[in-house]
Amino acid sequence: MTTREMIRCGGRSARIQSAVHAAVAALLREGDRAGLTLPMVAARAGVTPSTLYRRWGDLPALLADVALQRMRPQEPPLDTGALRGDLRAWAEQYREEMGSEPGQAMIRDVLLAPGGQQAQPCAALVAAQLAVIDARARGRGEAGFDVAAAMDLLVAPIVYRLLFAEAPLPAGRLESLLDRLLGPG
Amino acid sequence: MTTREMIRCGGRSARIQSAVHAAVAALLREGDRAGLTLPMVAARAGVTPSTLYRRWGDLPALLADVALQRMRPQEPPLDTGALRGDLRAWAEQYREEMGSEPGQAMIRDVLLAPGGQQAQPCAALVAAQLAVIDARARGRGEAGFDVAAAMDLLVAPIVYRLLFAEAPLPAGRLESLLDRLLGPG
DNA sequence: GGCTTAACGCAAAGATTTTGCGTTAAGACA
DNA sequence: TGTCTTAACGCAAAATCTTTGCGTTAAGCC
Repeated sequence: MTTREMIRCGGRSARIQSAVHAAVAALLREGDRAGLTLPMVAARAGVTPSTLYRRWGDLPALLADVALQRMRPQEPPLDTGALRGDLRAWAEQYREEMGSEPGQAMIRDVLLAPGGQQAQPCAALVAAQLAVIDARARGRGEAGFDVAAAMDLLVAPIVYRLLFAEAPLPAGRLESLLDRLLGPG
Repeated sequence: MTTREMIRCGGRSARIQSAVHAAVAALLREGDRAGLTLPMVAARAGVTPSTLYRRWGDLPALLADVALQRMRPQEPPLDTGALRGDLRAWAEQYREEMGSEPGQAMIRDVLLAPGGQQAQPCAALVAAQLAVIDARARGRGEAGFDVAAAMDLLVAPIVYRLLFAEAPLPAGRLESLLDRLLGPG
């Protein structure tokens, strides 16, 4: 009788997954994104290419998986004592991280996944961080804010500029976006 | 002596370019983006694959080129008689066009170009349309608006949602973004 | 320990991408 | 119009990547 939950997630599979992730990270550090191929990753990880093709299907899909892992925040947003400061600090850090060379590559890799299906979880990570900031503000007795509005007014301009413009969002404009979201002051 | 301007842009080259563009458009209409390959395009266009590899370098680069062509607006923005109406009409149409299945594919293709180097011209097309609306408003004696601010407050949320969220920007939120850009009223 | 089977390795087959070389024709100039 | 130069193309071989079938390993469950 077939037992349920027949997806294997430990032992050899887990070992291979972390080896592959490490191999991708190492190869990306050494530059030459353009010439990166799936057989290269396989060789570096000590695995057959066919294994990677079967598990991830594609090089873009693999890169998107790795990128999403690396985008997962390690720490909760910095606590500056007040909502506006928290949001400003978070936005500046996010812009800086994503504006860096590896950061831009991560965003692009996430979007490149077949069907773009890693993009939604990527936005969810951001929204979760904003929700933490909002909850903390309300815990202080502050007014809080609408996370969806913040996605439109803060995150969207930052990311759009990274993807489509030559220069990242200037600090001054970030401040005026904060005004529009929270009201001046 | 080598003469300057040795880039050929007419005759056979132009003929091949339009044949290839037409072939890509036809194959995209017939679905199966995922299985689309460069040799397929070459066969449809009646050209050798090596020609395409030499001219475009890549399938993503070719798709990005085609997508950018198709994003070029055919008509100036609709004239509703007032700035706010012009902006609302343009934004709704843009959201609709880019939210459609082929529209989403076009945006993704533009971003997928090696180095993402087609994204900047893509944003420039949008900015040009907004500049037309602004100039027309000023010609009427209206106040006009800052195109860069409109990119941050209108275009960025629309595109960000298309790329990262499950649902496009709701009409109600678009109206509130217009409020934030032009002031309520 | 034994059973089931998901996941892997290997290698052959198939498809794509690259590359060298001869040929065609676009653009410049007389 | 004719000639010259050379960018761009076609062809085909070579290199590389991707898929697929099949035997083997080991994870998860009793």
